[in-house]
Amino acid sequence: MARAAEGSSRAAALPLNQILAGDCIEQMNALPEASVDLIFADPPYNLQLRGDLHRPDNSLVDAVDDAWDRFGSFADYDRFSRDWLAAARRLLKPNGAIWVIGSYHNIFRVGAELQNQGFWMLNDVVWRKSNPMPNFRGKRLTNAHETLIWASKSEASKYTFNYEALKALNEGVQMRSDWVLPICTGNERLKDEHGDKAHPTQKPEALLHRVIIGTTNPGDVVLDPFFGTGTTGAVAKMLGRNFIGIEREDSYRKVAEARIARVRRFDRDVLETTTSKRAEPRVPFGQLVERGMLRPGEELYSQGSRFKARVRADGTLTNKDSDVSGSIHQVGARLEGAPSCNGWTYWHIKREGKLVPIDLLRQQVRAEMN
Amino acid sequence: MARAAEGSSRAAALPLNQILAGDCIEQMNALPEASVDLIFADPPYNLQLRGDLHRPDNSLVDAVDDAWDRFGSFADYDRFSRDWLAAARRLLKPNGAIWVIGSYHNIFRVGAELQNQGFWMLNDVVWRKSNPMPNFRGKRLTNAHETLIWASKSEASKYTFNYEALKALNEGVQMRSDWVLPICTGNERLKDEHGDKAHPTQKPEALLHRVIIGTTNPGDVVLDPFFGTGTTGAVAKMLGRNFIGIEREDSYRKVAEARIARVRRFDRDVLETTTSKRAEPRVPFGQLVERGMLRPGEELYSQGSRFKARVRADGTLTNKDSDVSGSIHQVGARLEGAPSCNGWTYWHIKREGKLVPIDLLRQQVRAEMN
DNA sequence: ACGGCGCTTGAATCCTTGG
DNA sequence: ACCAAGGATTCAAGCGCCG
Repeated sequence: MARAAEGSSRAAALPLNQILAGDCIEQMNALPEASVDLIFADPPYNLQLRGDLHRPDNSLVDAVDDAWDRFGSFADYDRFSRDWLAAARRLLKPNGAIWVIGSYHNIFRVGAELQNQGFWMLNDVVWRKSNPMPNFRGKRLTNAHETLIWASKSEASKYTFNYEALKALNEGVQMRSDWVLPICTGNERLKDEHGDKAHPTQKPEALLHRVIIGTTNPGDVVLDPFFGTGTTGAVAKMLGRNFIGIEREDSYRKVAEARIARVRRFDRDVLETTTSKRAEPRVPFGQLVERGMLRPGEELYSQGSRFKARVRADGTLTNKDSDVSGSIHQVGARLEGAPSCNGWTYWHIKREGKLVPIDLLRQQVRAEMN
Repeated sequence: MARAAEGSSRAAALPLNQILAGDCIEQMNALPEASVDLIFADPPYNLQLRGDLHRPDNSLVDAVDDAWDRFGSFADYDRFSRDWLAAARRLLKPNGAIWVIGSYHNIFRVGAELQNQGFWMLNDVVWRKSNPMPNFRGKRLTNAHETLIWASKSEASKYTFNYEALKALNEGVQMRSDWVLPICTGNERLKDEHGDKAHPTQKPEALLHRVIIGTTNPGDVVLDPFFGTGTTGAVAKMLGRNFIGIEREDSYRKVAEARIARVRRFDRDVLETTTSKRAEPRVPFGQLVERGMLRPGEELYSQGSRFKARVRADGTLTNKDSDVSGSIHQVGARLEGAPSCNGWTYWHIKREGKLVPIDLLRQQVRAEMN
């Protein structure tokens, strides 16, 4: 199949800055091999959701239950991954690279298949969402991140990596493998004619900005086989790269076309609005316990030692005289009969015979974080 | 092999709080099935390092090049993963769970195999290192995280999750899937007799603290098939859990034994963690009527007094405007047009001119029960 | 114009027990 | 095994309205 397509398409020019309609595997097989610099792929995650989920206020969560995300089994999903990855691999230039994004539902299977096909892992990157959806039933951890894999076509590939550009984006220090970015909401989130979201899983432009700045050069060809509403294309155009999109759903293509038509190419790098320095990072008290800076059972003292409390293993305090337990702030407030209390300055530890506020320990943690 | 071991070991007591010597698969197969609450595994990462790496100042990076981390191929590594995971799975109780930690070199293969064997993914967790090793060559992103997978034995497992304890550790907001913790350095890092690090990949105790507080109860059995220098055992002992370690290398076992002997278990009362409402005894609403805390005919009010209902002698409510009767939950849900409703917090009584949720009465009953 | 309050929303494998 | 019922459960942002 690939062969026949190859023969007929070798003479064909690359359909740059267009959105191709149809199945991505067929469309990729119809393009000339070794012609693309970078592939960014956001394949279906195979979420396998069961029933409905309500928020505590009884509102219904709008789940991703689209037909395109349903697979019969892991084997079906693996077959799908194998096929589209093989088609993508054929399109890549020898020094090309690929990005794939996913969640724990699918990313392990996709990652293993990447390795099986000879792609060479460069980094896995964690997109830490600053505003994820909470876990409403309190049954698991907040699913607060997604994973991206960055891999070159082969171990020998001389992949593109704009080290200095990413370092500049990161205020002068080396870009790390964890990226804190908000999810796509507000004005950036595309709406359909009814005012509903046009695509259930639209990715933020900031994410693509970082990918494209970091791993392509101006003029490069970036292909996205699961184009959706065209975030890859919009950012590629802004940044002076060429794109090729492939999308099966008419409605998504339509939205993407209009979106990209509105995009203006930037003269120079856009501002990274998301890197604004936040206030001092929040350090939960429990972290002092986890890190062994305070031991469970250790005694804390209020100013003048009027009250004492013991540290518990989960980072709460307990005062046995009054049977009060809770956070450092809660226990301080209760003991003082005050509406609130800053536990960080209220509670002290003994160090060399002196009382020292626990805020000192927090400052140590913050120093280590920088 | 497993069969024979199973037969002979069924009578054997579990070797609690010991470090078993030898191959982890053989040792696991010699233990009784369905006997372990939690497995924490830090398997070889199959790093596939080529050549030496030097820092910008020309000093040599002490790489992980131990024999135990070398595998001939992905197929070899997959076979190894399949075998130890199958042995681990057999040991888990039906409601047991497993944690596996890895990097992009191995975690995708391990994750896929977990799913293939029927483990049910609960979360993938990112350990975001506050002080990672930089990328000295500037050829990739700083590899600043590792990935953990938390999975239950099966989809049906009623896994342990101490939601409230983790929420407390995180200062009152639910714990997310990304954990910021420093790598293991300084005093915590174990040294051998020459002053060199005793193990190349020693994990921080803070990481295990969070895992064990969050997903086990005091007295549970935690098994670590790649025990190394015994971080899992040390933290399990501190926190009043039992451990079983398996380690092949004599030198690591020796360090681990000495380390764990030095650990003191925390007092029982500080190991008590914040409990959830779910764990509290169930109090039927009718009991409030039986006890005379509410009189038949008394009026209950929704928030803002939008709806009213009368208490009946059998502990049901009735709303005469809409002719709805039933439990406190059913009537609340029907009146609100909601799929469900927690009647305990929905309905209020008037006390001294104020509306007070009936949950307060339930708390009185519970207090009297103790 | 600006701040505060309330409402909405986001790739989600999201309950437990008793009959 | 299924079914019915009890009742536990959320964080950060953006936007619009109102004073």
